[in-house]
Amino acid sequence: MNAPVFSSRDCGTCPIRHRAVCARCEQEELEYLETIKYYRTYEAGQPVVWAGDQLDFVASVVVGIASLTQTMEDGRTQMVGLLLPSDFLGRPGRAVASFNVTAISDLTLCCFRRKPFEQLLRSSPTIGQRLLEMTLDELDAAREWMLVLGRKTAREKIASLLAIIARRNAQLHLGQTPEETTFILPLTREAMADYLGLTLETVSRQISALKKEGIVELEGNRRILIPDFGRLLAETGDDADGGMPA
Amino acid sequence: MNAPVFSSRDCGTCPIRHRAVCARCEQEELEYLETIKYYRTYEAGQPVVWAGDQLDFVASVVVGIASLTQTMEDGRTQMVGLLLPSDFLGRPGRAVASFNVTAISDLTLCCFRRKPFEQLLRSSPTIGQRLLEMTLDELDAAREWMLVLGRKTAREKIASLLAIIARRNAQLHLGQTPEETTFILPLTREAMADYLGLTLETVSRQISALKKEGIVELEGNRRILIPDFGRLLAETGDDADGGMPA
DNA sequence: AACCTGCCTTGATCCAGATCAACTGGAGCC
DNA sequence: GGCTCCAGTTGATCTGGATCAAGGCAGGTT
Repeated sequence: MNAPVFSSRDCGTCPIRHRAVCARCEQEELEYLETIKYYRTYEAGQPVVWAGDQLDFVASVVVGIASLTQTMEDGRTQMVGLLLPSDFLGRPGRAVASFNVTAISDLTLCCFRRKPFEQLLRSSPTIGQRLLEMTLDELDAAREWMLVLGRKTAREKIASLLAIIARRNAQLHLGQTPEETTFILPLTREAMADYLGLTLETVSRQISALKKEGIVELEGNRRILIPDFGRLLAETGDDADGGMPA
Repeated sequence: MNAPVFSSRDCGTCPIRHRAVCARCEQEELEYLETIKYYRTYEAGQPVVWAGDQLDFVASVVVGIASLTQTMEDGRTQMVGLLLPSDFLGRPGRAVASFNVTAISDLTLCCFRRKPFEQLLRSSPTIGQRLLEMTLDELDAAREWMLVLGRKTAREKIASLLAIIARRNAQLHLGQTPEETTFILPLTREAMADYLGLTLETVSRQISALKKEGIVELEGNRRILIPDFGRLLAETGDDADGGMPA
């Protein structure tokens, strides 16, 4: 179930369409979705929307990475979510953004105008269900992250972040063995610090330490190679199998 | 909208029923819900379910308080959610619990057997929509809590927790002025520490400090009086209005 | 070339909160 | 009364990560 029943050539990995349903109804919904859909692109660093501002669409990430952040008046900021391709952005039923959304890399969104999307949601249970499932996944992920923020040491935090990114990456480019993985860190040291509740200096020091111990290797300071994924996992503090989707 | 359309006398504050919909369909759904619903009670301290175990029902809290927690092998634990009356427990679409659920006070749940509940969800968009909305609220709350865990000082954490509990309490027992509030702390110092990512000693010290400064008053060590809610809010680090539902 | 500017690293010092430890005070119980 | 639990408080000390400060290095501009 939930396999893409039709080709989704021009909507990238848009999850809204990945569902199994009566072919006729689906065709109708699909055609309707087509009429309310459009694309937006953002350059790296550009804000998508600020907390408290009107957000007149919901969207799914097609390419690129975006961050959800909160900031206190004195400038302390916490990243509360990382949106990778296929992740959903926005909140049906609320027209105002709860968090700052920023394009971390160049970003393409597949957007749906809010009103008609909500209309469709009201008439079709399948889309709502898919959305519910995705939201529940995100909630679980947020809660797992609360353990990272509240109870893990700096080293465990870094290891956890690397493990998550490596895993999400492996899902996209299948075929990498879980043993040896390589990827490009999509985040600056500062962004990592904001995600982990640390300072950028601590992030830098901990990465250096992991490098010195051979748990990670890096060329430049963005390209990461993990020679033995198990050894990295051992540093996260999680028990052997531990889930933790980003 | 979302007002209870019919009396919900014997289901407490069960949110599943609070929705507006065609009266006839609603009646049918309601009758169906009746047939799959039952109650469970737990004593304070009793586990409801452990992470990884089978959970064959979804439920909503009728009376009492429950906690969602995660634990690392070495015993570090983080509370990732607090379930108060009307909150929803369980995950349609997944039969295995992601977190430990424990009754903090004596607890009554209104349960629905999983299979038929999921069946209903598939046929009726309204229940699914209500559930989606609740899940999105929980997700927002979890993300707001990430800021507390990642970036706030011990004092700000305590103040934030007290503010949340006071607010949730005021929602239930309407009529208390926001200025002066009084309530009974439902959590031990240790539970508060687990929620806030602190040690119980630090929690105790910070509460003592707030008491010494007259920001809170306490009789015994559970009953709390907040003489000036604004002064408490000023200690949370949030900007004046700041949301933050529990 | 020389000079930014943005991102990162490394060192020295400091301090908020953890840790270890002793003690208080109320509730239940013989 | 004396006892044993808890749950909470308070004190003394330690330490992981924050803070402050000084470079390093790659890419872009003039």
